[in-house]
Amino acid sequence: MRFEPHALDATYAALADPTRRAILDRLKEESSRVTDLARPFTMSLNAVSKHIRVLEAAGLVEREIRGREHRLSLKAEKLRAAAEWLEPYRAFWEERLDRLEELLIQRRAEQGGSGER
Amino acid sequence: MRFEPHALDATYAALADPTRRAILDRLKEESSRVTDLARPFTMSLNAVSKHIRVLEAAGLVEREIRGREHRLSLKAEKLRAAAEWLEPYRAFWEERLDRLEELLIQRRAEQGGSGER
DNA sequence: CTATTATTCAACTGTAAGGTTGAATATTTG
DNA sequence: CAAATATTCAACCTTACAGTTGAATAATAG
Repeated sequence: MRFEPHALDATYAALADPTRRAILDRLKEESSRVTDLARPFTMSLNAVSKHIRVLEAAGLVEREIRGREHRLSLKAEKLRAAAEWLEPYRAFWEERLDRLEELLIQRRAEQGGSGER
Repeated sequence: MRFEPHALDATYAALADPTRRAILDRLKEESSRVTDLARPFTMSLNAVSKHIRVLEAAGLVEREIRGREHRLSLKAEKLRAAAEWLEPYRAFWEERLDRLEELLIQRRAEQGGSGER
């Protein structure tokens, strides 16, 4: 029995690289050509082209070829799935914040009601 | 100038593996020992131990050593950061859903008239 | 003390990831 | 058509990753 690789694998793996996150950040503002996406980076155009292919394979971007230019645009569904996977953990980190708040209230009480900062 | 690797790199990389996600899912329910975490998997205990170390290095779990047992528990702050990074994209995928709804409404309307296109 | 249990360490393997350079393929421009 | 532009393909390198097996360490139980 072999497992089909879960889509989340590819999504999170794609997000694990800062270059690719930066590309997504940019595509969130406007769809762009490969060259324009590559411009901010010090690495070669080829390297960026590879990053884009990773994003494409993960289904996070869409490519529209117009003559010699490839216009990339964001495709956010997979990001939604990634965010939804994290959702059940929210209670967990919010619980922590609640405890932190409790602690702060307790400290304020301990200060004995004189000045605050 | 060298860049410090962003914490999100480690977080998303850790989440990119189904075994590690399953471990987190379990730790979300209850903190557990290494052996118990390993039980559901077909891979060796050693392999699971390595996965746990990856999660630990990413700051997603915490280890408390009690005698020979290591008790692992979830540490969700980094997950919050991961979820927050995704947040600005929410508008994007919700916009898509809105468009989909528009399309559905439009189709329903068309069903009354004759064929288009 | 010895045996068992819980866990890691170390060494090795295969494969994929991120980067490079150089050439190839299309398309647009002069 | 020739030159410039946009992009990928191919080969290569280095490093990291997921997994294995076998031994080491440490704590508990009999």
